[in-house]
Amino acid sequence: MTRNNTNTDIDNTTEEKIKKAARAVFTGKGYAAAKVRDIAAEANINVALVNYYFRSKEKLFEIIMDETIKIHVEKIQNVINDESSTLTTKVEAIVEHYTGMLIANPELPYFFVNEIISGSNKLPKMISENKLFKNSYFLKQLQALQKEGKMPFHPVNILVNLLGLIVFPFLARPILVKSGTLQAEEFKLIIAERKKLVPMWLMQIINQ
Amino acid sequence: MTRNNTNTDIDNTTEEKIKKAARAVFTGKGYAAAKVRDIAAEANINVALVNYYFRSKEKLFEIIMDETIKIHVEKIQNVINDESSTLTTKVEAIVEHYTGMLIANPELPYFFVNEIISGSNKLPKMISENKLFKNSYFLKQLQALQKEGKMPFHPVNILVNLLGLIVFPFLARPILVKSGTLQAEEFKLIIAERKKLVPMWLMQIINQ
DNA sequence: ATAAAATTTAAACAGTTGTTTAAAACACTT
DNA sequence: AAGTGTTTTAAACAACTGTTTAAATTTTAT
Repeated sequence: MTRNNTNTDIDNTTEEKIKKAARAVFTGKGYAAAKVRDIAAEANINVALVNYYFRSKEKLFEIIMDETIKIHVEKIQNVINDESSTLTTKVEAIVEHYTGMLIANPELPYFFVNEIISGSNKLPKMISENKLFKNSYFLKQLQALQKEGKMPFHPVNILVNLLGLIVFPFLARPILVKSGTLQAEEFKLIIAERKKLVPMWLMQIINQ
Repeated sequence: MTRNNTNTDIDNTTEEKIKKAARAVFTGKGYAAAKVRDIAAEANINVALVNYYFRSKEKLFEIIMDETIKIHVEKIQNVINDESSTLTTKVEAIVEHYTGMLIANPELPYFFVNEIISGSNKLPKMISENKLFKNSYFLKQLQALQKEGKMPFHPVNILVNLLGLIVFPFLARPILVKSGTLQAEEFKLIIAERKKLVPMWLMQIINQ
């Protein structure tokens, strides 16, 4: 069905062009507002090819979704289950990786929010299947802190705070910039600063 | 055009029924996925009435948007410009108010995210017109702290952290619950706890 | 009670949407 | 060069979408 292509050379196949375009259009406007003809135009291909290669708009979205989730779930899995690194190191690694990723793809949070709105359960499923947080060494380290009495609250708060401090600025960015609260260049600087600040703040929160 | 109705009695007019339904459907699935017929069904009225009362889907959305933004901008304006309250009191008031508001309307963050995605500039415009943050007494208090050397970073970080810590759990809720990381009842408890925790954490961050 | 105005309705409209079709263009083998 | 399977294309399809229309119904004023 699809052309044979080695992974080494640049994926310039129609299939890959469609996926790339779909990623851009889906993350840019969300599933419902993203039209198949928008994706085709973005990819410079005929509309029918989207269905030829991916059967339906929904299937295409699912594939994009699956791949995006998989990349980020696998990455965080490696970090939070490293038994040789301290809590501080883990937090720093998570902040570093996800901030970098968000700088490269600032619209990604909207993509995930949209997936939540649309009620698709891929992301929760992948998290629960892998017992991502529940079985993590990261959680064990937090629970140890809890026993020492240094953290008088549910460990999930740390997860939520960490991700919130990383992700939220990117969600708020258009508002901050358009409202004149921050200039585009200022925003970049602040995000760069936050790479060091967020881990510091988080360790303060757990009295470390 | 519209029926005369005093503000005192319950707004049971067709106009108000449509607005209520529209609020639910727009926040539930976002602008593009929300169909005029969905709104009409939710309101138990004929489709044509939506256009009869609001001229178009877009105008209806704008009205809902304007009202929603106005309510929350005005509320926060009162809190952050109170010259008689301390920073701690302000933070506590903001957390208390917005957490309460989010408990009552947990889908509201999706509504705002959607407005950002759709590229409408109403929210930024209202913020910049009112110079909400820039002219606030809250900012002056933060800048005073900065001069004392207690806060070695841009004050906007505090705004972002505060809102992020309040809002992000609600954005992540479906994932947390569906993935089995948290049960629905646990989530409620944690949110309640966070009403006290978030102000505490935030004051820790600014070394107060 | 009657006329005028406002509201509601079912139906239709024109444009859009995801998808399918059938033919054309292309690549590859023999 | 002919035959094969694959890829691309333009066109069409049917369902859906926001909106309009014209008639029916209800409300209001006289």
